[in-house]
Amino acid sequence: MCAQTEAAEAQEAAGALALPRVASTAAARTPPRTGADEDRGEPGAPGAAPGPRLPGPGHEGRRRPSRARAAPRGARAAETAQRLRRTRRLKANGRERRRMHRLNAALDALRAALPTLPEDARLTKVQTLRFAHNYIWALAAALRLPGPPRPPPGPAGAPGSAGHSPSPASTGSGTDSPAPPAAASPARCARSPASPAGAAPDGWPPRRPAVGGCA
DNA sequence: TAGGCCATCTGGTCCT
DNA sequence: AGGACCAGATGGCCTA
Repeated sequence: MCAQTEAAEAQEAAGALALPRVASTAAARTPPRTGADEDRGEPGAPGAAPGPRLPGPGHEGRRRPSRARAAPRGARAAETAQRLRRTRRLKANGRERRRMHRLNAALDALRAALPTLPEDARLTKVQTLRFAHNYIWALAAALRLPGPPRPPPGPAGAPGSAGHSPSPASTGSGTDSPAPPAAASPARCARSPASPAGAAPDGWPPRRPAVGGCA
């Protein structure tokens, strides 16, 4: 309503930087929007723009410069500034997109580390975060638990434990699932990942899951 | 059809 | 100045 009107209206003509739509998990089902970065209007060379021609420094002879049509320098400057803003915006859009993709990749890695009962169940973003929170809490509680049946904190025993490094550097290529954890005892909690042990209606903070029964 | 989820765009702010 | 981060807005897809 607000920002888009202005930006969309005036600036759409000057699109550039055709950013390749990155194939993300869900990007497939999101068709290319006819949004701002989709219009390829500007051919790059400002001078070659097929748009409205500015009255050049023509061969008008001695004709009196028509005051009405003469493109004021200010207009040109404004146009240039607008184009600059536009390209900056597009670049920022690309960065933002990449940033969100990285975020989603990290979220996917987190999903892979969480046990879910229907093996292929896909948690939503917020579910993933909440469940991870509960899962970590449950694992920590299990470690504190006295008694023999404590699961060994082996390399693959607990998610995130030495088995694989979080390695934030592994963003681009996305060496996906870093060896999902063997279902440790708290994995039972995965029964209802979607309903993390009593999350508040608002969802945060979730109540502490009961250690043994995890809800 | 309403509601949930998601990707993307956008402008603002902070940091380097 | 430019990049990262953030939050709001918007629109598409999917499911009950």
